[in-house]
Amino acid sequence: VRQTRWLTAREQRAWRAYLHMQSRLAAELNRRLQSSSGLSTADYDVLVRLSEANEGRLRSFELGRDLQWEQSRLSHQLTRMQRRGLVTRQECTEDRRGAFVVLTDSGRTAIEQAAPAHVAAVRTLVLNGLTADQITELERFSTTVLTRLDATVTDAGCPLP
Amino acid sequence: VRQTRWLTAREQRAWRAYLHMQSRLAAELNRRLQSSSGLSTADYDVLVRLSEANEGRLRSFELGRDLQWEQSRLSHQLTRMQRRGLVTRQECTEDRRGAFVVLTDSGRTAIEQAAPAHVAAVRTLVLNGLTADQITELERFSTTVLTRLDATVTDAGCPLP
DNA sequence: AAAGATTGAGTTCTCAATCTTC
DNA sequence: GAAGATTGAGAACTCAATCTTT
Repeated sequence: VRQTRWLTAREQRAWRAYLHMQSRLAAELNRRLQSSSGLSTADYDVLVRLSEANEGRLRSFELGRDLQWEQSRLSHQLTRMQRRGLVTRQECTEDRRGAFVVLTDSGRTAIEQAAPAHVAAVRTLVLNGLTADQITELERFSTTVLTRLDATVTDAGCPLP
Repeated sequence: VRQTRWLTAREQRAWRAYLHMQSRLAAELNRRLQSSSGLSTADYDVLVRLSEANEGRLRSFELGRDLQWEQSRLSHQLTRMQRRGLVTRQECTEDRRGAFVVLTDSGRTAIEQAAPAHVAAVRTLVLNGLTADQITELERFSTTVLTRLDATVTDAGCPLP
């Protein structure tokens, strides 16, 4: 057990600013989406993937992989969305363990109506405040962290530099 | 109503990478904290503020302001933490509407035991992957977005550039 | 009436257990 | 046994309503 290396003042400022920003941004985007369209961020994310998929349908596990959600979270979410008529489930004949999730007409309408305001919010709150370089930097930063997540999650025994 | 300006390919890549990273990072940090110390991120955040406060106590509204949480979220959280013995509530004699939240010995022990592993995780997953410049950039980016959140939340009628 | 705080109901997320088909 | 998926219980968050003190 070695001595903890605490965060420096600069590291701490950056990390706390990030945490703070992240929670407020997520809450605000969710709040706006909810009040302008009745959808949550989770609903929106599911609908986006489905609307981009061929014939508006996807296997459950594909959706889960794309969103990187836990199986049970996805299953509960889909049950609720199905109850509201946004998606339906379809049996998969090739692999009878599995199921398709299908966008309904009502689901497609919902995402089409919600998207413009949501994109505008993302621009207003984030993108319009950044230079092109900063947008590139945001992608790089995110990718770096994702790589580290993959590395440490799949192989917990190999400490990264 | 004007035409929606959709995200460009670069903007979309950056934004989706951010969303993806953000949700996975938060989930992973929470998972590690939970399994190594039995604390959630929310517990940890509350305990950090209290442990930094004078005499380990803070008025509820101060804690809420610092964390930028909704009142009811804080109240429910404190009720649960009190039930587990991490904090207690104390009446405030100067302003009898209010209450103090006080760190218990057990709460202080919990945060002291949890902190080293949590800091290590933040380093491993994030900070160690960034250059000093990128850390500065992360702070700047976060501050920019926070400013925009404040601007649009308090004054919804004034569109930012 | 406003500020500080709590409560209850409804929704969502996580964890572990389960079920079916491969 | 593993993969795909669901279920139920418990914890956490949000919204609106409420209560007390200023």
